[in-house]
Amino acid sequence: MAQPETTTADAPAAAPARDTIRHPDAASLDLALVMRTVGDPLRLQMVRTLDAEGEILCGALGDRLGLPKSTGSYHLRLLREAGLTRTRQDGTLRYVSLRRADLEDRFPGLVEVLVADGRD
Amino acid sequence: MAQPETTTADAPAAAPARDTIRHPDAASLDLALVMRTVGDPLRLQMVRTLDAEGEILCGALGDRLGLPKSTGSYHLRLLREAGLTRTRQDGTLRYVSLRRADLEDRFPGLVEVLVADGRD
DNA sequence: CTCCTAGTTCCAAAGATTTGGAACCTTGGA
DNA sequence: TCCAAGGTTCCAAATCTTTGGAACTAGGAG
Repeated sequence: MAQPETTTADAPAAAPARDTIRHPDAASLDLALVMRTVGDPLRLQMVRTLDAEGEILCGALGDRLGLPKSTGSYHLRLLREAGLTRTRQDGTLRYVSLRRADLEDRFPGLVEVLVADGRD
Repeated sequence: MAQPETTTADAPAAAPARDTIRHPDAASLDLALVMRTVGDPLRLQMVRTLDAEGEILCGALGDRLGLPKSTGSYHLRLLREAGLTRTRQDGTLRYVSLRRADLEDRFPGLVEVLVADGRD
């Protein structure tokens, strides 16, 4: 009963990918988890900012909400682990963006619901 | 700037409505709260059952999921308070149903998202 | 090599949710 | 009147989440 060696969503088989940022793949996204994750006003705001601005520097998102670094990093991790965002590393920087296409594919209409409200 | 005397969601002005079941009105529904509320697998399942079956006896919903009475009642209360369901009293019985029209009005597309997944 | 910056992880305290038994309330019948 | 059924509320234990300071890591510049 050790680690399985499937490529389910975790644990790549051959190439352990040293310090690659982990993202669940689109097919394995869980609706309840996604809902729970955006069901926090802070994170919902993050999603909306990402929708409005596109890819943005990780730190900028936390700064804009006045969060300490570690708190921003924590929420961004939850968003990433739920599959809502993608984080890309570029040198010493990290950029986040909404996984719009994957979300649309898996839960059609969801992003529009998240982002439409408040646009009145 | 006190409470306006509209039917905001709480504290009716004149008639305190003795033991009426309280429901937030459609306009005051909060997306983050709605999301947080359905972001629990049990409650998501309840919403889906309500979608599929229409109005149903409160107890039946909990029974079907094997929950003790108090636990079922608790989750049903959260769903009601978030504005997802309506509870109607009929004699000694209570029936729950999805607030489909209100939800569609306030968050168009949301119910479809909740209910579509799993239908594959 | 060393420093700076952007970010993460660690950790413990604080807070919020969830669970289920027990007591309680209400209505409709017998 | 008294009882049973359907539900709610109370409450405390268990669990999960959130917060933020501090320590740490990796790259790039000088």
